[in-house]
Amino acid sequence: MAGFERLEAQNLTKNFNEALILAILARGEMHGYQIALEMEERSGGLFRFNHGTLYPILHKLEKEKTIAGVWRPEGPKKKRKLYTLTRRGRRYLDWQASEWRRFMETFLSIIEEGES
Amino acid sequence: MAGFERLEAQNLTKNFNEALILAILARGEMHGYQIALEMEERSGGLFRFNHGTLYPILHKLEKEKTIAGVWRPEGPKKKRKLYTLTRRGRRYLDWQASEWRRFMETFLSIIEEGES
DNA sequence: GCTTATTATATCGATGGTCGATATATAGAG
DNA sequence: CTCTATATATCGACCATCGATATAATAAGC
Repeated sequence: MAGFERLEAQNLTKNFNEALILAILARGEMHGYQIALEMEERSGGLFRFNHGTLYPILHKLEKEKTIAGVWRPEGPKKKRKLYTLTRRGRRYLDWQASEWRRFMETFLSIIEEGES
Repeated sequence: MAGFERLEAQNLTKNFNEALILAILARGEMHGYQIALEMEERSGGLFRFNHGTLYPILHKLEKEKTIAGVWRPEGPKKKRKLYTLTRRGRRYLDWQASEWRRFMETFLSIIEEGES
């Protein structure tokens, strides 16, 4: 699909993290900290993000316009950055879903052939 | 399960590569170059190993006794190193299969919730 | 009112594993 | 006798994640 780097063994984790973040954001606008909480809850604690991992990814996704971030004031001094999926982000997410399905089908078929 | 490091986002690629190698070896003894060819064939070209990736992994798996390697002479001067799964390797492979299934089930359920 | 925990974003150095290149050598094809 | 395929091995560059650290506002507990 146009514009997206293919899913390869070498970038599994990167694509995995990005796809999860986009899927969480697909529900509606959300700030970083909230994404991390949602992720932990929805995966039953299986997937967790260090914020040292999460924030750089958000910045990168924003930079390449896969998501859009807007600062919103929250109280007199506090502010939060709310992210939403762009149209590109939506396409990227759908593409990721199909890539992962194909990838895992092939992977599991090889693994299960070897299983005892 | 005892002795095996859990499957986490941070070590996806590593576990992915190891699981594939073990699954290929589950068919019977094989040398490194042969593993790479089998992999490409069985995945329809989707999974490929650089030998700069493959050999270090084989050495590591051998060192931790997940696989066992034996040098066998092949002609007057040539020799090849043939690997087989150990009992530990067998257990590791079965464990990997169940970990990956659980992991991907959760992952895809989150992704598909976001899909349009 | 004071202290602590929680919410919230951000950056940075260390770590670790893959990639691609390079090296070396034998066997087989033409 | 040259070229290609087979076969193993190592090394530096690269890159993304991890865990720690920093900063600050707000809510809760007492």
